[in-house]
Amino acid sequence: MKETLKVLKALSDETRLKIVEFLLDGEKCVCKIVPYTKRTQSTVSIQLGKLESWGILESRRDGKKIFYKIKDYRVCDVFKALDYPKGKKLKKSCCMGDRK
Amino acid sequence: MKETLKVLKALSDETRLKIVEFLLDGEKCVCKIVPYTKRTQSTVSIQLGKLESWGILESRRDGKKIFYKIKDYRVCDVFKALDYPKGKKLKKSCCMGDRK
DNA sequence: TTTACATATTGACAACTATCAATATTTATA
DNA sequence: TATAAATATTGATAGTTGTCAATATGTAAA
Repeated sequence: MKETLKVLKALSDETRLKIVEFLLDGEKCVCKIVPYTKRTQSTVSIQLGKLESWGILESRRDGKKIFYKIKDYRVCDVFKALDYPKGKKLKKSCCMGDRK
Repeated sequence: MKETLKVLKALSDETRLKIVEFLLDGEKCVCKIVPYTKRTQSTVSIQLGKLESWGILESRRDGKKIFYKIKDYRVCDVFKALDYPKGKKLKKSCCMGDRK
């Protein structure tokens, strides 16, 4: 699949959009992501898996918990382009700082 | 459907992405869009209809021909955010000029 | 008004996708 | 080692979506 299309597809589902938006201000534990999205644990896990396999997110384990964060910063650019979420300031770490 | 999601869904299909990209440098006739996308006329017509109903494109008739152009300039911002198409300069008319 | 052209609509269909409950796996703790 | 906690995987299913051929609609020209 084309690179551009991959990023757009990643954000074109409500659950995934919510997940990525939730991660705009930094790394989060799955146990926090699940209640935020209001989907079942399995559903969220599946979507997290997709986002990671597409290179949008990356994860790390810390004890029993797993943390996800944004890996492909183009999603931040897309959020900014769409001025979403409105008024929410995106952390430097997401949009500028960590970039290679 | 949420506004942000609408724009992202509009661009998350290969045919629609191609159409919008083709229109980045201005209005085009359906008869030009169809061969560019390499899909059947009916398929392109359906996707054009969706894009228009979602407010992404708008159309005008000129004799037997119908011309489509970008209406929601946020799609241009998304393209720019993704640096796509690479190296292609977006026309002022799309990205700046016509904006209200 | 008949014909040809341009585009839209319809109906059918296959492919894909998101979702959930149930179960499996992995890790830490008692 | 047995148990509990956190997350991933599986299997089933319902709903959505993109596609096409065929047909309809609208428009201009002969």
